[in-house]
Amino acid sequence: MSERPEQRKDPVDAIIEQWAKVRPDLDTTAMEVFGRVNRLSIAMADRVTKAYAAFGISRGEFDVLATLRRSGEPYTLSPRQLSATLMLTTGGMTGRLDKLERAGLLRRSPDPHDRRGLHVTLTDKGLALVDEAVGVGLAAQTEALSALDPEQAGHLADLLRKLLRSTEG
Amino acid sequence: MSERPEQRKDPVDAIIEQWAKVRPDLDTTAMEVFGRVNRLSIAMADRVTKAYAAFGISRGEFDVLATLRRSGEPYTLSPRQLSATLMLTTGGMTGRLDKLERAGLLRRSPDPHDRRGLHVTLTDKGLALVDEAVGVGLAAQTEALSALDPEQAGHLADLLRKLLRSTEG
DNA sequence: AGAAAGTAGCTTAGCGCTAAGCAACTTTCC
DNA sequence: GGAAAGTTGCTTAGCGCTAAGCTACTTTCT
Repeated sequence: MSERPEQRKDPVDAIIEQWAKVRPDLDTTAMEVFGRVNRLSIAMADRVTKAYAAFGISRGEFDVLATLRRSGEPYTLSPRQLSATLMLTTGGMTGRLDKLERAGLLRRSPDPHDRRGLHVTLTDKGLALVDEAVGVGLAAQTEALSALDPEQAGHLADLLRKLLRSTEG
Repeated sequence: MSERPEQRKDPVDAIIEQWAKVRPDLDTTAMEVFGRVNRLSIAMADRVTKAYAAFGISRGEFDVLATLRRSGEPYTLSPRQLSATLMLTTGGMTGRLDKLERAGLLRRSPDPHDRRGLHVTLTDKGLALVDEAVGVGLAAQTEALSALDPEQAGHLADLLRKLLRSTEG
């Protein structure tokens, strides 16, 4: 058994103890991991949302701009590519694009080769905004991660990768 | 430096590499953790949702039943207590209670001491359902966690607890 | 080559959540 | 002791996402 120093309890521990009282037969080990993964995901979503709100955009809208930015010059993708990358239905994408286009952060133009198709391109304003926002969002996450020292953080990332690869694959 | 065996890449690694190409100045370390936390949370929500769907309830509805179950006899709480525990607005709770009451899984009754108040109580049918569903949901999570050996899982749980305590606190 | 079936692409209707609103009790201050 | 301010408790309106629907292109079969 590796050393596992006693830590103070967290809300997940409390839930697990309650289950132990009323259903001592249950094996709640998996909750130790996935209960915390869920709560962390929610808590961080909240923080990052606030970071982007300073730029007048939502988390989902940031994701659209970031995907275009990451794709490199000329910062152009189709709505199809965007919704596939963000694991979103095309309907959800339409709404986001509407709002971002109204804000002048991106531009829709017809695809010259496919009369059905569309091009979505970052405007200069959109490029400038996403380049600044990505730094602020990362800073919020980096600050939260500083609760762990670099070695622990690296170890955590590796364990999560292993779990994720088996879960998504 | 502790040993960190090379692992095959995952989608988060791909995103990080893309950022490195177009914005090499960014420190994306925190994404290694929180990107995966997010994706794991989504992937598992999906699986667990499917597990509960077999019982005709959603994840959120299960949470209501489970909270009542965990509270022990007589399986009664107020809507207020439920929404506080589940970090939900009372509005969201109203809808869930409506549906669960229609399905005969719980019952609303007036609080005898407070004419504003309400009691929410698990029915026999609700108790039986949640007792079965909790096992199935846990099994889905346990199966996913089996990608790690018990020592790794314990270590992961500890790291997550530490991170969560600093994030939520 | 022409037509019919299939596929890809995008905008419009239902659902679930948060935010405002309304009712009942409690407390505090004079 | 009474009234006003505050608190607690719950149902009704806006927002964002997924699921159905419609249009345009493509492919395949005769």
